[in-house]
Amino acid sequence: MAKPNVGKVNASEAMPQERQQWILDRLRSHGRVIAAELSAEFDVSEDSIRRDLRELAAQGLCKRVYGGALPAPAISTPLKQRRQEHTGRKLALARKAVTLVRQGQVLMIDSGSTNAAIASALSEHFGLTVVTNSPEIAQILSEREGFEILLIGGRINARIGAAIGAQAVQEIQRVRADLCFPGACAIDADDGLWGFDSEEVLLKRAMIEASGETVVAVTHDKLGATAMHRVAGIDDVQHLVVEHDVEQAVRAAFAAHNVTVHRADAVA
Amino acid sequence: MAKPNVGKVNASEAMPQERQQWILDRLRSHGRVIAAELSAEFDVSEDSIRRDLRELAAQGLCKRVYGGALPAPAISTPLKQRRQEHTGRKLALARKAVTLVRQGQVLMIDSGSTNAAIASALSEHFGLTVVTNSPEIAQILSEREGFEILLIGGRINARIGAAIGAQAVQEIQRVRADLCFPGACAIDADDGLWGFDSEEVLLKRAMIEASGETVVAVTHDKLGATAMHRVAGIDDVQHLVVEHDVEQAVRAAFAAHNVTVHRADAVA
DNA sequence: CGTGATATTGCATGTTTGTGCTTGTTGATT
DNA sequence: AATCAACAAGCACAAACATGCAATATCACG
Repeated sequence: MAKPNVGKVNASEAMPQERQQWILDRLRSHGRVIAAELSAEFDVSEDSIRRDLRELAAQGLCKRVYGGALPAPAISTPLKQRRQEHTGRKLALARKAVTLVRQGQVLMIDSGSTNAAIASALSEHFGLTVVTNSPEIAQILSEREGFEILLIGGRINARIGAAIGAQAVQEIQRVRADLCFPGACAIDADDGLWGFDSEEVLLKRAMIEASGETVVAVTHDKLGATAMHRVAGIDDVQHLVVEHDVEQAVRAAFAAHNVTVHRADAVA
Repeated sequence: MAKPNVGKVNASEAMPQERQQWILDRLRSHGRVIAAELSAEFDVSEDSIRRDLRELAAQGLCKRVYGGALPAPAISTPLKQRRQEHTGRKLALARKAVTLVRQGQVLMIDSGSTNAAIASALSEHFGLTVVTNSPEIAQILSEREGFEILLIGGRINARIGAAIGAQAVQEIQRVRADLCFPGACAIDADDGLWGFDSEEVLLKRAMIEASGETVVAVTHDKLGATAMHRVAGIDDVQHLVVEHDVEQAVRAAFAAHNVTVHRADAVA
């Protein structure tokens, strides 16, 4: 039987609780679930899916809508919640970015709000290892389960809110990662990746060099711009994740440099 | 239980204890177990498997579901609970603790909710340097101005939510601090300071050894108790900060060991 | 060597849980 | 208003389950 669901454990024979966990996970990474899709994915009737959604909704873990469900509406802890609450566009960007992640990979995640959104959207069931210099990202992931976290230490730069500098670079050079998510201050199809701070740039470069592939996820304001310090050439970037409304010409320019361009979904 | 004939561990002829260990391993590696599969694998009836799962679940080592079992859900809200407790008694404790801090000092702050409260209560105007293994504390301080932060990296322990282990210990040994705030699981006037986790204890010890003076701030439930692993003797503790309603006899016991005892103010 | 206590297992028993199906009902869309 | 998809509630069936019981094995101790 041809299995359409790639990269996932045999979802077709999962127990109800496990199924519900998967649904919650999909809710986190995709922002919504559709009953019919889940039904096909798990190979159970839509009734069972609806029962699952009903239970989850009863526990306040999701919000049922006609056709499926949405993530539970966040209500409490204004201060802390605001930090994890990312705007629609950034959230869509993150959700597209996490589709590049495969099971069991080691991820190198730089600091920055976009990357914090990506970390929040990561699936718990992939057995991921995350190497990060950002206390914020480390904290986000350590409050969830299923992540192996390696925190990069060193002097915390006040503006960036993460460890940069010699010690952090050294620690990064001691590890290997599959995928790298360097925060980008600016990226240009011809001139590559740029940063504002000289030490920050050294760290990003170390991250990229310690990783197999590099994924750059940026909001539109960083496209086609440059900054003061160069991080890497465009050849070092394999994937670019952009917002849905980025012009075709811009996407083509990156594609011409062998960068796979991924467009996020339009925001609701 | 001494079992004479334990030559080769064959799945088909395993004692219940062995079998349960096997099940736990599979749970860890596969993320789930199915009763029918285990039954076939060990060549016992599903009833026996169910009995095993029942016992394991009773010990909190797994979560039974219809058809098999899933890994035990780690206690999901230790951090969120503790974060809310920043009000009231813990806040008063923290306010008293920070009165021991002098301008320009280097502080070594361990992870833990009490220490997070202490970090929150630190003055911005003292030109302090804070060394911490806690992403949470690093983040609290990096969102404010006037702090020099040195983040201790390493593998993040999920239960503690901070870096412990060899790498963290090594990094700590490379710095010197004036004041150390080790998180305490238990403290006793005669037996000293105690922790729950062996690796955690090594880190606390390294912190204390790297610091001039040690301040232990504890809520009343940790006084006069001991835990599994010893961190340090009471001689290594110079200051103890306790809540306002701790009995005179307890305070005197610590004072007799040359520990300066500080009482927090009564909560409003 | 025998015997009773304990432990473990498989089986038979009713019970519970999950599932798909059917029947109406509600909701969204034209 | 009309139409169809999604939904809730109830039903029936099968699989998984708890419980009690008997058979067997193991071990301690007389």
